[in-house]
Amino acid sequence: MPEPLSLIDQAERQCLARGVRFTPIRRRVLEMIATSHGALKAYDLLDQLAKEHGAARPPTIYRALDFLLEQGLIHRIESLNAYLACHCPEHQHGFQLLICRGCGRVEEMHDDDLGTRLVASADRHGFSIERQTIELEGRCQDCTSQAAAMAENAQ
Amino acid sequence: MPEPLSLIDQAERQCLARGVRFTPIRRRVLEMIATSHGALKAYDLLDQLAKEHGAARPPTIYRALDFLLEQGLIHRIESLNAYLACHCPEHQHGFQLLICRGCGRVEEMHDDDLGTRLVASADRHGFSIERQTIELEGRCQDCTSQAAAMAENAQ
DNA sequence: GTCATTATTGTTATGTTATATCATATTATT
DNA sequence: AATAATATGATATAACATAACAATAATGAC
Repeated sequence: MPEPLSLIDQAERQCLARGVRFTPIRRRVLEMIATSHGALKAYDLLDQLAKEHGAARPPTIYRALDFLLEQGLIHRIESLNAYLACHCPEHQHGFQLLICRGCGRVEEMHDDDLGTRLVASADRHGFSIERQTIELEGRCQDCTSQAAAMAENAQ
Repeated sequence: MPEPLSLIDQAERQCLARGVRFTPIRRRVLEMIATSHGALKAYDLLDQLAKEHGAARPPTIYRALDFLLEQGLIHRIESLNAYLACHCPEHQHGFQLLICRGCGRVEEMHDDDLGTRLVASADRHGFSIERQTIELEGRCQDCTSQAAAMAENAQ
């Protein structure tokens, strides 16, 4: 699994370039989120971190999360109260999250045209968009095929 | 303000048609949400309801909210932990919420084509959407013009 | 290098949002 | 009226998040 490592390296370089500090706590929290398959909740992160770092308390985690969110290194999933690593933090525009109800995995989608249309559509209502939250719950390919196979066997 | 009344009547008819009970608590909670300008939070509703109905506790409100959500009479705003009346509960497809950072008002938008595109886009990722949460934060027309006027005066 | 400044982390407490569980009451069905 | 199903009352607690102030560590000015 080499990707999480490069994600951390990328985060480090980005923080250096911006003159912000990628401290051990911030790094460790990002690592935890990046190596998780699905999204992680704040208190799950806290439990994990507390094993390595006894002083960890809720503010410890929420400060790290706030930092990572500000730097665009993670996203918050509003409908789950959970956090997800961003695999393309240089990408500045909107994104869409695909949340699987079967396996709990969350994928980041980038349909740029969609964002553009959304802006145009809102504009017709006299509304100017500053932030988009688009969360799509459903079934990923694996979970859809699995459900289909189970239905077949049940016959 | 005749609209909230008709909204309640509509809700009542809909519940009757579906054989579900539009009880006094459920009705009152929907009224509160419908007559509010912006979105309301669960504990604000609880405070209001408790003034009229001393027995109201958190489960009282959350049960009413769950019922109203199931019936499609209200929407939950994930990014605000708040609730909003739906002015077209018969409308079954997806919707988009326009959340103004200036005045706090929330408007429901229906760009059906957008929902269709989203489904197609997700499909290309092998993902089938069952629920869309689309929340757009920004400025409504009034708040945009107001900000522009203030900038003008400041010169 | 020292000092002052700023940013980060530690610590305690508390605020906010939401649910579990079991008892009671109301409504619908027979 | 008895029964079953639904809704509400009541208590407790779980889950999510922040306020406030103290202590420590990193940075920049000198």
